[in-house]
This record gives sequence, C-alpha cells and structure tokens, in this order.
Amino acid sequence: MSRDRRPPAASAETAPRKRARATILDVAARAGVSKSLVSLVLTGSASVSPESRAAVLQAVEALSYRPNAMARSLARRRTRMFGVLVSDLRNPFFGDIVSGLLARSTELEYSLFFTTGERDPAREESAIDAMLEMRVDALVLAAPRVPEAVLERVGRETPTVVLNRATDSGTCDSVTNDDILGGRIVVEHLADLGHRRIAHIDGGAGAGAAPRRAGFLAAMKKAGLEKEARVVEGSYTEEGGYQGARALLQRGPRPTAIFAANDLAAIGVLSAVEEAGWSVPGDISLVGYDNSSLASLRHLSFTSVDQSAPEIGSMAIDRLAERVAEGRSSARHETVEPRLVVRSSTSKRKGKS
Amino acid sequence: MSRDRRPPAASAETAPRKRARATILDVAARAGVSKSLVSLVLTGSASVSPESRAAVLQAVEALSYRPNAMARSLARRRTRMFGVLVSDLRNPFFGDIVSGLLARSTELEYSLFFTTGERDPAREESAIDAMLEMRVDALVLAAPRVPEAVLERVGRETPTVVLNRATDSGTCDSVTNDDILGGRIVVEHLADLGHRRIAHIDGGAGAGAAPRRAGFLAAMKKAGLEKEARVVEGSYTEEGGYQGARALLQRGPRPTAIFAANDLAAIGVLSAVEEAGWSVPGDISLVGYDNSSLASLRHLSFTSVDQSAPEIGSMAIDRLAERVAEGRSSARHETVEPRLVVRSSTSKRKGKS
DNA sequence: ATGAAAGCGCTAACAT
DNA sequence: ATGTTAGCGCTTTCAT
Repeated sequence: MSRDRRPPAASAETAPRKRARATILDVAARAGVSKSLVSLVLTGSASVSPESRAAVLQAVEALSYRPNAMARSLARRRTRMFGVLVSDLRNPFFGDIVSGLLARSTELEYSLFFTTGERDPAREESAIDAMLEMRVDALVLAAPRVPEAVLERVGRETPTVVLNRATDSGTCDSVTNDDILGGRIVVEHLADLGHRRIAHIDGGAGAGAAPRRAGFLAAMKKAGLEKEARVVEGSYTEEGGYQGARALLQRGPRPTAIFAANDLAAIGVLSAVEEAGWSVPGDISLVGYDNSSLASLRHLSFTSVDQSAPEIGSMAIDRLAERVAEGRSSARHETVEPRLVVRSSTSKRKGKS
Repeated sequence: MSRDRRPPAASAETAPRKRARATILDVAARAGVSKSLVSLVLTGSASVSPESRAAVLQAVEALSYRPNAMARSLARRRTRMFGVLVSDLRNPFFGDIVSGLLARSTELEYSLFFTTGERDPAREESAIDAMLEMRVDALVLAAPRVPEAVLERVGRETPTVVLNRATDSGTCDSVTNDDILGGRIVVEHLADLGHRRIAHIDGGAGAGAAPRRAGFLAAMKKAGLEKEARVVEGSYTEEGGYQGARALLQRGPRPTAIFAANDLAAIGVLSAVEEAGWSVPGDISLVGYDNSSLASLRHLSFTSVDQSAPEIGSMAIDRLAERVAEGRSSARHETVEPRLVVRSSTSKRKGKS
C-alpha cells in the first residue's frame, strides 16, 4: 500500500521494541549547537542566526523530533491546556458547547482536553482531580453533577468556569443560559398564537429546570393566564416527557399547548399526544428546549428554545483566559440570552376564538 | 449560602494571586522525612513504618498537597494515560463507544483523555500530535478522518488502535463492527418477512459504507434476490437518507423494504416515505444501522443493527494494554459481531403472497 | 548570537 | 526503614 522503506531485517534488529525518542539533546548534537539554542529556535526566538535555525530545523526533521509537552510544562510552569469536564457525551447539546469552546480556545492558542464522569458525581470528581494533577491552566465544567462544595474547592485551586448550572460560587465563574427568559419567550410565543391553557412538563431536579419553570409561571401570570397554567413533573428524558404528557392528558382540561423541559422530553410528549389520539400542532402545540439536532429533524421538526450553546462555550474560554492572564479573583456569573426557533409544532389555537 | 471561613482581610493579603502549590519537598519538610520517603508513601510502598506513613499523610492533608502528574510522568517515563480521538462528539453512537472505553480503562487503571477534530482531518491530526507530545502511553482513534499515511506514522510512534474504520495498517490495531455481516442480517430478516424488492440507501464514502453495501448485495444474491436488489447513493445523514429515498420512490418499481445506511439516514427515509404518501411499515419496511438512542425513541421506534459499541470500546483498551505491557508489534485487526434489534418498522410483506 | 548551568517536581536505584 | 544522588527533557537566566 504505502512504499515502506524499512530495511527488512535491520528494523527488527535495530529497533525491536521501543526505539528511544529523540530528545532536545539529540537534536542539539546533530545540529552541532547547544540545547539552549535548539530551545530558542523551537520557541521562535528572534535572536537566532538563519544558519543555526536551518541546522536545527534540519535536525528536527531528520530525527522526527517531537517535543515532550510534560517536560516543557514542568519547566515553564504553564501547560497552556484547559481541561473540560463534559457531564454527558451523549447529549447533542454538549456537542454545540464543545464547538464553541474549541473555536475560541484555538484562537487563543490553548489546547483542550476532555473528560467525562458519565453523569456520576464521584467519577466526575476524580476526573476533575486527574486534570488538576495534570496541572491544566484552567477548568471548564459543563453541567457538573458534583456538590457545590467541590466546585468551591476546585475554584480555589485553579481558574474554573461552570456551564449551565446555577451556582453562586465565590470561586468559580459561571455562564448559563437565561432559563427564566427561556420560559418566558415560550409563553409569549404561545400566547401570541392565542393559546391560554398552556402546560409545562418540567425537568424535575435537572439543571435549569427550576428557573425554566419559574419563568414559565411568571410569564403566565403576566399574561393574565395564571389560572390556566399547569405544571407537571417530568425530567430531561424522553420517558419524562412521555409520562408527564400522559398524566396531563388523563386528568383535567386538555391543554392546547405544551412546553416540554427539553427536546428529548418533547419527543416523548409527541408520542403520548399521538397515542391519545390528538395531533400536533392541530390539537396541541408543542415547544421543546435546546434546539438540538433532534428538533430540526424533518420527521419531527418542532419549535424549540435555542440556548446559544456555542456562545456559552466561547464565553467560558474568555473568562478563563482573563483569569489566567490578569489573575482576576472575583467570581463572575454571566447569562446568555436564549432565542426561540419556530418550526411546525406550534400553530394558532383552533376552536372558539 | 456556604459558610465561608476565609479570614476577610488576610486572604487578600497572604495569597493575593497564585499561592504556590505545595511540592513533595514541602510535604517532606513538614513530616520531617526525606522526599523519597514521601514518594514511597504516595506510591503505596510496603516498606514504610506506620509512623512515617501517618506523618506523611498528615502533612499531605495539611498542605492539601496534590502530586504533579507531569513531573511524575517525566520521571517514570510513563503517563498511564491513553489519548482518545473522537471524530464526532455529536453522534450518540460514540457515546456508547466511550462508555466501553471508560469501563475497561478504569479496570486497568489507565486514565483517558479525549480530543476531537470535529470531523476535520487537519484538526484531527493536530489533536493527535498534541496527545503524542503529551506522551500518552497509547492512542485510540475512533473513526478518524485522517489519511492512511497518518495512521501509519502514528502507529509507528505509539501503540494505536483504530475504531470503526477499515484499515490494513501494519502499525495500528483495529476493531470494527463486521459491516458485511451487518448488511447480511438485514437482508435475512427482511427476506424472512417475505420481502423481495429490497433497496439499500448507502453511506456514500462514509466509514463502513462499502462493506455494508457489499454484505447487502452478497446476501441478496444468496437469497436469489439479485435482480430485486437496488442500491442508491446516500450518506450518513438525515438528508442523505431523505434524498436517497426520494430518488428511490420516484423512479422504478417501489421497494417493499428499505435498508438505510444508518439511523440518521433512516429518519430521513421515514420522512420521504410518508411525504410520498406511503406508510412504515404498512407499505414499506425500514431498517437502520447503529441502534442509537434515536432508533429506540418511542415516536420513531425502528428496527436497527446494533454494532455493540461498548464492546468495541473495551476491546480497544485491551489491545492497547497488551501492546504497552508485552510490546507486541504485529498489527491485529478484529471484528465485532453486530446483531439486529427488531422494532416496529419492519413487518411481513403485504399483497400477493 | 550562543553556551553553561541551575532548576521544574518527581522517581528510582543505590546506600546505609 | 530511610536518606542520598542522579536523572527525566525542557526552559531560562546569566555570561560571553
């Protein structure tokens, strides 16, 4: 396939197992200079003669030298790495956050390493510890499940920004979607369409569920629909939405619109509604949250609140870069404005108008 | 919220910016022993007196000492870390692979660090380089998009296993789903249900698309359905499935069953089929691939081929652990058996039977 | 412009 | 059981 130039026998003789890697000393020797000079070339110092530079680069190439990041970081006492803990790799929403993180960190020339505790607090904590031992310059915790006390401790050790989890931490920064506003714009949209009996299937104890619910209720009140509002408990899962909707449709007056905790839950709602013999949006309008890739699938295509995940990611990197550079020590808690993406699951209320 | 015990003024005085971290020397001093003794305690050596051990642990606690992984790895010349490149963080399928990787690596006491190039070959390559500079002990590349030559080079530098990408690399191991078999079991299932005009919307140039298609065709031939087989080009996206199905339904005899390249494509097929006025599985049976969380959504619920992703992940770790421990140098290419998960998108062929 | 030398924080013989 | 002594591979003054 590829023309391989390894001498057939020699290779097995010369480098049977672990051919030792070239170090900066090997490069220096081959280029006939000192190792400091090599270091200068590699870090792009100006005061190096073109000849020396060429010789060094030549040697680097010949030995396929690869700098040892650990040694470098040890000497520099900076890794130029940020560690990122992602609570749930399976949720497409985090993919969007990661995009924002990567885009901004690339611009700032930081590299990112990801870990996950797979939604388990204990494993999340050890993942965080591992990153701290690696001496990452700063930490991003995306919707972490660890206790507040852990956040507090971690924030004291290294610059840390928490994403999509409400925290009044004195040591960590935070960037979250404005869930209260999110709940509000959903109500406004539905009210504009003439809906009055609007129900919310909430996210239970999930991150952001409480403010989302509060925003919903406040907006209903403001619209004079206080008495029409109904909230049932759910969760950020398909099952949660499904069960919530069933509960909703079984007793009490049927709502003409449902606001689900997130997109996954919205899909569950969809099933329950259709199972009950109603149609979306004909009988019931439906709104999700996250505007994940699910919401835009042709076959589903429902209205959803976009959290501006990439923006959350890039803001997070900015906060950390600030802390690293300026050493700011007071915590900053920021919020990003969500916006509604209207699709085909919401329509004007039918019936007596 | 949390009762904060920081002395109001002192903190700003004593530790304004970067309070230097305690090192092993600080611990040694405080415990009144040598640093080697501290090292012995920390690595859990047997030959340490209980008193010394207690004193050291005490000092560690008091100074909230955290070992420096870079220094340790530098000295040990081993990081006990594997690097993982995930091509696409948004595809739920990779979440399943990651679970397998984590479970097995935890057992073997390796830690994992993840990176992604977000489907961009150039960025993937630099992500790989970054991990190599970190001197990870080995590398997992999940469905990488980089050229073969890069795999070959990387495999020469460090133990590497490639996942879900066919490669005859002489330097990297690989673990892939048996796509040929996957294509076959789909045909067998559909043929059992009485289907004859079966179409496949393939994954274009995507990983595994070619063998999947080959398996499909071979099985059709074996079932004597060679002339009934139809293959149209698609891709591993909703759009690919949608366009493929439209093409399929516009010209030629309508198939009674469609095998989509993957789950996302299957969802696209679903839309196209319904748009054309047909129903699934009433008129057309549908099968996807990956058995991702999408396939099991109540509202979709379609038959799909399960790749056993967690098993792929755990096998990958085993291959690497072997290489690291035994220094095996010949490449091993393995395959995992997929299995069909039947849901409600496939049923007996209707009509003249 | 280049080199010598002193670390960075830790481990690992080798002594004792 | 514990301490001494070299490094690991690199950066960074400080000389020259």
